[in-house]
Amino acid sequence: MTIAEVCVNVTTNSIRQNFTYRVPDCLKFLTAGWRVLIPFGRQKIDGFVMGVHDVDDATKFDFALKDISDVVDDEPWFTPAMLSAARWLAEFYLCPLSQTMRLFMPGQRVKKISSRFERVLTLAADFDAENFKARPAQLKLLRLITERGELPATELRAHRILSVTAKKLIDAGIVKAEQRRVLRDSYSQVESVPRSFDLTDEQRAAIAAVEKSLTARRFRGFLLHGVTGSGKTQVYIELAKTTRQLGRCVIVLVPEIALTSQAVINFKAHFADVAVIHSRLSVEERSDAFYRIRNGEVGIVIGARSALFTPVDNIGLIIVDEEQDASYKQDNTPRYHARTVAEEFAKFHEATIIFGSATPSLENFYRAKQGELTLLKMPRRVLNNPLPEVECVDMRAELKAGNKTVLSRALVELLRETLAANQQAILLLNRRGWSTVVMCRNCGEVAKCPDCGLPMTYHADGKLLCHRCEVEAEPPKVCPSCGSRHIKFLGTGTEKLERALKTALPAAKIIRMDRDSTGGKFGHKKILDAFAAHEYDILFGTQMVAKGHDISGVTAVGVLSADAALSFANFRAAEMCFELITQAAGRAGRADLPGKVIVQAYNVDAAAIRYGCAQDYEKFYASELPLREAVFFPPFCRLVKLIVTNTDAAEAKASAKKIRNDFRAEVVKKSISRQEIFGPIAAAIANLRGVYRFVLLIKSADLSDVRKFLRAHDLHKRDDIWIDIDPTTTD
DNA sequence: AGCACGCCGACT
DNA sequence: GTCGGCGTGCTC
Repeated sequence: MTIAEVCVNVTTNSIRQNFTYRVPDCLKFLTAGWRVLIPFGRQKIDGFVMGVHDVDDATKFDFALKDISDVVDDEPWFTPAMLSAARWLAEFYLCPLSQTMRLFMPGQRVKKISSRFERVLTLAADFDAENFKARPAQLKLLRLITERGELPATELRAHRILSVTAKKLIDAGIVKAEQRRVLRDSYSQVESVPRSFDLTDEQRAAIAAVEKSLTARRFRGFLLHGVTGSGKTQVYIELAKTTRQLGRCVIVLVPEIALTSQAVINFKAHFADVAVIHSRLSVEERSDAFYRIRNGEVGIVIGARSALFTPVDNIGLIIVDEEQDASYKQDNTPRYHARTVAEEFAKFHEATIIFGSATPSLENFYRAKQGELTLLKMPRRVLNNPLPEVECVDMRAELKAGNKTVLSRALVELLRETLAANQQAILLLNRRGWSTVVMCRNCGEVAKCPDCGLPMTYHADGKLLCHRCEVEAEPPKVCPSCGSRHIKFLGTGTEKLERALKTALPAAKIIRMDRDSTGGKFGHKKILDAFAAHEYDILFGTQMVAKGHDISGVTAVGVLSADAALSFANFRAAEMCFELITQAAGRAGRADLPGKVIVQAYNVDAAAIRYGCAQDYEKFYASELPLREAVFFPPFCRLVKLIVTNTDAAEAKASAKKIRNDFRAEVVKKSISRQEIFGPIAAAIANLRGVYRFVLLIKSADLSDVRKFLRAHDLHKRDDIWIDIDPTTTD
């Protein structure tokens, strides 16, 4: 008798084991990796075959074996590499296997995805042009097909050819009609021409170093630290070429979906076999991309973090661009970090991984200093373009001088000069909306989201909006807590900045880009294209204006409240602040025009601001690292965040306390390596729709001790606890 | 995730 | 008496 171990596609923490099914004779061909339909309880659902083996007919099970009902596809869906990757992910992030298996599918559930076909007309091979007397309409069609080689039947109408005309020719055996599968791909229209470029010595050196590793076909990791405009993309492209020549495939990761378009343009100029994968594609598009990859038609997979989970085999190179970006961390289960996963996959495939950034994550820079990653430096821009001049403006001094607006005098002056020279400017402000806080002057009460309890933002349309839940509310006329009528609107968002700009520079054509103004799959692209075409003078908005584009007319950049990030209670605040300034500065003066940057801040003495303005990553790193060491935070430890939930606050807290005490008794006291646990404290979202949430934070020099503890107490099986390994926030 | 089982309150 | 609320537990 043949039996199969099946991972049932149901994701609750309480179902962790595989289920055993009998393989009926008609499905004898089953192997690990097939997707199947199975009876489960009273329902029939989908599952994944994890293993198949023969057992003695007399073998007894202490449950009644059921038969696998059917298969879903006509070949195994999961490759052996995908299976072991999913197993590793489930193990590492302590989540159910079904959850990590799902990552490798175009949709959450198994469903038949219809393929699209089109009718294509081609010439039949034996067409005799001399002897066939065609009528004018038929001639027109024949000429079209001859010119183009083939013609989709859907285009007949556009050429004013009737379908009977085509039918006559088909019946006469002169034209052949065939059904062909169409692969849906919204990036298929992207075309670009290769730009030849002379590589700098630094680029050449970086390429040579990585190529050695590529030809060795052994795992090795690199950190490419190149200033903005140093030509990291060219390095990636050259390395991808080498990898393809070696017959292996490449994965290119970008942190956000909005950045894929630019990457696709860059790579399509040099490679014909590119596939794009990210979560905003339709399930059909993703399926078709999987189909192409599985067929071996793809050599380069580009996309956001989900691009890791395709059937691409024989990976030789993984590129993680803008590796410091927090978007690489998935914020719902499975809470994986694409940076970590990419490196693990590279190890598995004996591949090379290259992390690229102008502002590397402290973790990876530290690892590079320790020799775990090979550090490659590109400290100069291509074509010897100078780095822009950065000026820091103290906003306290502005206020003292009587300037109460968001825009410093220096910035307004710079914008005037820029516009007068017919050049363009980018302004960056890290908050959406109009006012960021609505507060009672009398008692200090802040307007909060009824769902999650976070402060709500006032928008120009007169409504309060929760940026997390998108809940809308009317701003209070009297304070709900003390009844006072003194309601104050504090802080500045992008909408208020818009008004300030219109007042200061009434003639300027300005455009706002933030989550409120960009809708749809290509929303930001529209705005960026219009700005690149100089339809606007000033582009302003949230962080997304500073990412990954290259607009040559931009010579001025302003960062409005550069130190806002510093007030967040996040151990990465300084790093984020430094990153923001460097990234913004990177947008200025990339071509032959020199750039100028103004950074406005209150806390002008902070290291992140000072070194950010000096664009000196090494100095920033040297100042930040000892602080991290002193408080035992990454890169000196790894973090594990546990969120304990309950509808009863006291119970949630008590339950969390017990875990903390157990951890102290069993791990902190006994582990050889350093371990600490803090909490419970109320989570940043302390109460979500009636469920209270408390946070425990574990700092660990050795995660395996933590995992052992969590497993020993079955904490990973509990539905009231969320485990987040390597979290980005600690609350 | 579903779906049944089961144990308490309101009702023709 | 029973209908039905949703807490609890099981699914090879």
